[in-house]
Amino acid sequence: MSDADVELPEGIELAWGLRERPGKGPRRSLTIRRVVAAGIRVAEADGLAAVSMSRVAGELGVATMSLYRYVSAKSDLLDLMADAAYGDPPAPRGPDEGWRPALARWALANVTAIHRHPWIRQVPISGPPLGPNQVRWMEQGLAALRGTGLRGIERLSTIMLLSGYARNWATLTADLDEAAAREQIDPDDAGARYWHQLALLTRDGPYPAIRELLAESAEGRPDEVFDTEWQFGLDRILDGVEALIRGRSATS
Amino acid sequence: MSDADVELPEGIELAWGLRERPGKGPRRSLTIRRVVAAGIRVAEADGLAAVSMSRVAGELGVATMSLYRYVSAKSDLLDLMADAAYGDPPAPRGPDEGWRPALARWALANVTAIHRHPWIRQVPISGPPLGPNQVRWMEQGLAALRGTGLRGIERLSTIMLLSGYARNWATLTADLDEAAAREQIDPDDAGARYWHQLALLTRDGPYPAIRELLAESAEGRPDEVFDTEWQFGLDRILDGVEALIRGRSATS
DNA sequence: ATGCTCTGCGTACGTCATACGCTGTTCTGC
DNA sequence: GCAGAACAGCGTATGACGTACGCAGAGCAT
Repeated sequence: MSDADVELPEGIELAWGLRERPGKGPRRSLTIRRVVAAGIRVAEADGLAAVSMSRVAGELGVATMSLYRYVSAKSDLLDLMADAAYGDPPAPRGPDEGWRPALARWALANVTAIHRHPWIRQVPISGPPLGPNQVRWMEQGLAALRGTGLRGIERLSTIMLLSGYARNWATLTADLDEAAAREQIDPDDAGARYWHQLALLTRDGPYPAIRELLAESAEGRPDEVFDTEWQFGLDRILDGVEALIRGRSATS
Repeated sequence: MSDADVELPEGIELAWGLRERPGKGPRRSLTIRRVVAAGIRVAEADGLAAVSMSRVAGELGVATMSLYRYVSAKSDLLDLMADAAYGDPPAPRGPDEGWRPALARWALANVTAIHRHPWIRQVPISGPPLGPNQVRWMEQGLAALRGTGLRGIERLSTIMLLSGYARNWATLTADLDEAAAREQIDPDDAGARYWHQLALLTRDGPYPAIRELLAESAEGRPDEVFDTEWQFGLDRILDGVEALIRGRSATS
């Protein structure tokens, strides 16, 4: 398969600026970047549901249909918005930094990016990462694992595992926070309310393991659960990776 | 906070059958279960995008607005559909089964459930798990970790970590398969095409780690990547959990 | 019988994505 | 300079969608 056979999705070519403007017709009054920025502005202000083509067009002072000269469909716009909102990846692994703290920083940066633009989690993922910023994030993640003895595929799987975990965790906490804000209760109580709801549903019935869990966590402060949970999952993953790396260097 | 203060979302009460029918008016011609089953039938046949209120109503031979006597909004219906589609959790941990194979079975069952109903991944998650089947799955997952010395919160975090990983992986593979089917190419080539696309985009530019990865995986068979990736991530997580459990039992 | 409550549902409204085609602008080739 | 092609902006129109509202009739309590 030669390079010429490889076709890139239209949205991806747009994002990378690989579309040539033939310079034939009238000058364009907008740029893709401005359209995407307007979409992000709307999402930031009123949520992803408010991002309609007409609303974005209004933000730019153009007619709705004009946007379709820059984007082939709304889903394209959403993909471009999500990629742009991720922004710059975290700083690359420093010369004296181990792979583990570097990966921890990278994973936390994933969470921060989603929390900074909570609407990102509602953008349906359209496939494997190909956007410019997603690729840059991937590069930094892979670079953190250089020199560990891991095979290429294993390095990739590791950062996919971490970014997936970060996305899940960021989504869960953002959902809880939004539900709390919507019902005007303290964000710290949102987790506690979940425990109460779960306890109510499992009071009768075949749920011994859940009841055991609830009884146990009732002794402690359940509100601190979601603070330490991130670190717990992260440590488990990194411990597993570390075990593999150590096993590799021992046998080689 | 007493139990009376705890309010359940309407959709959750519906799913658990906690709504009392006062028996005053005319007999109902439908049940929530039948409405949900009709929605699932539509999703199974033509995808989640085809699930409109009018389409589901047509499937049942009733008018569109009749559905709103059983469901307060479309999002409620989607939540109920997703919960129902998960179905029964896997068999509980057997008496001679270790926590690790039991958890591996549980995680794989998550993947299978999503692959069996691929539209599940497009249903927006509306909060922490409270649906009847989700709670039953949680129960089985927690039960697999009994007697490991892990704290309650840690058991919960572990199964959240695993279910999140399973969902991510199932989503990624299902996306690739659907893209392949849409463009009439062999599913095995879908992964290979991604590598080519990535190589094309990173040929020039500051992507040394990605190029290193591509060069390395070009030697092997890149199509086997996605087969082994699931096992890799799963093993990393379980290794990390095992390290914690071993450390616990050593110090106690 | 009478009145109340709940069911099914017809109608209507506002919103949305986007297909189509027209008008006017700009560049290319002569 | 000029003809013609290619392209930009966008007005109009279409069909689908979620769902608010209110009405007619069914079944129960009195």
